[in-house]
Amino acid sequence: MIQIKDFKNYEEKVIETQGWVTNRRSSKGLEFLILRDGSGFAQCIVSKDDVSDDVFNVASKLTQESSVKLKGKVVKDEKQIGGYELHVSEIKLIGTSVDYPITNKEHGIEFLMDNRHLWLRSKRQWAVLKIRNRLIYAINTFFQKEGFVQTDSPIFTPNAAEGSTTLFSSKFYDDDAYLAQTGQLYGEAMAMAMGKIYTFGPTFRAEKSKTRRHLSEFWMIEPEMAFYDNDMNMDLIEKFIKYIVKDVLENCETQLEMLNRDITVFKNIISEKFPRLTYDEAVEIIKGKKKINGKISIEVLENDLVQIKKKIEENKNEITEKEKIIAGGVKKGKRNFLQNRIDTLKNDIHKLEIKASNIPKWIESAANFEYGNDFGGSDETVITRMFDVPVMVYNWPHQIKAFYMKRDDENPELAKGVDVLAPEGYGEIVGGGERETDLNLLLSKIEEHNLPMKEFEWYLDLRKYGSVPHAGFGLGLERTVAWVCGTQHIRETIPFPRYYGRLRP
RNA sequence: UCCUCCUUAGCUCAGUUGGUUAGAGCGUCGGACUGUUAAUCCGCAGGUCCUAGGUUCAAGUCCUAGAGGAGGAGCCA
Repeated sequence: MIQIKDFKNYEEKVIETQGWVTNRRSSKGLEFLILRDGSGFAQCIVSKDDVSDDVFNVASKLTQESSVKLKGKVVKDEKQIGGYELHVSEIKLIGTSVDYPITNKEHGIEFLMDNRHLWLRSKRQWAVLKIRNRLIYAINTFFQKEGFVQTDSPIFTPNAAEGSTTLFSSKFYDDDAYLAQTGQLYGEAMAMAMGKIYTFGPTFRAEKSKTRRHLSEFWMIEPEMAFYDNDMNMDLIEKFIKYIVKDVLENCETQLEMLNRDITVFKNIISEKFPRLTYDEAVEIIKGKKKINGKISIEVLENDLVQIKKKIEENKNEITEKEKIIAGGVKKGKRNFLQNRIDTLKNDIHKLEIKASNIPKWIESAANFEYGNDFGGSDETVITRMFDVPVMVYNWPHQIKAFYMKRDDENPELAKGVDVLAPEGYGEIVGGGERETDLNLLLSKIEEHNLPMKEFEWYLDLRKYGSVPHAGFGLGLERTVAWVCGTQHIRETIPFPRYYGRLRP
């Protein structure tokens, strides 16, 4: 049995393959079946001249998502997505499929999410999940090559590691327990045992967030390195991100093409050095006081707004023009074509209008940004708009960072944390930093954050018995997949997303 | 938790100032066509206009409440 991805090795050979029919087109003596088998997609042609009447009848009755076993000859055809098609000689129906709900027309997001278990079969989702898989592979390969030990942290935890965010509560026999929001503290313990470690597991945040960047359940990679300071940490982050992006570019060309991802944006990421901004510098950029490549952030946004408004006008004009043509009376095929174009334009206008209405708010919030605050989504967008590679922001006011973040020796108001902001508004993909080693400072921080001291006794032991400088970070897998794939929403990047309002399927 | 918008056929959506029998495309089903790429063309079927209440001679359309959804803010990876 040959998989579609291996067709290239069987040119002009007769082979057997099996899969699902995602679409069927027909003309008088020809049936075009699009077969998928998880390894790829391929067009299979059944010609009346080549097969018995029985086989042709089976082919002409095949419905979307019926499963079949096919025998046929592999033929090269440049027009096809995989470069090859199958000239079928025999068909065996394995399983029928009646009234498959997801058609080849556009669907709304709610309907698709309700049918997520079937939506996963479609091309776009296949491409995204393949890239997710490759990213996971690249992440593991990178850390293994760098000599890291993979050691996982527990999911049931007795306390909040970072205090502020909301946790999912649970029961652990008779004890109250929470689902982990990070494995960070356990990671530190494991780094003291193994040197350099990384965890890779699910994390849970009960934030009632309804944005394209949030999930309630997501996967995080958290490396932790003994004897690392924050500069070494940032070097590692940059090397790491470059490695995984390069790996996906080299191995997922077909998938990126299917997603219409503009891969030129990734070329810089591999070659260019990521800008490293202190929090102070980032604030100056947000407030429009610091020029980047001779440009002021607020002016760039104002210019964006002008461009967007211009684009909206252009789209509106095109719609009016096309509607006139339709009203004038045209053939059905032409009308459908024009109508589709109008629908696309209307959709674009809708998205552009949302953006246009957001930009003035961003400008206002950027201009009024108060030093000492954490960045909001809009502030991140303002910063990343100025660069075409991920941006690192470090040396944050210590008040807005977690209790375990190390204070800067030269300026105790600052904590040695680092956030990495992805380009194109995909937000913070990495958060990390150097960890506090001063036991007394940790004790006062834990009190300050109103955290239960009893639950942190084991953690404080790490500072009592051979404490060393150490650092680490966390990478959000889904945000990274979303950025690499260029998906509109993070919920497409995980097979069965869990977010506020979505528990099934 | 707050703000804005949405809910009409299996799906995606039109539906004018409140006015006759509720509209299209896609999908399904039937038919035509021997190279289609969301194929195309012809035809049939398909409706609790989200729910409850109200205003009115008359409500898909207006008002009130509720439910569900989308986007954004906050919070964060």
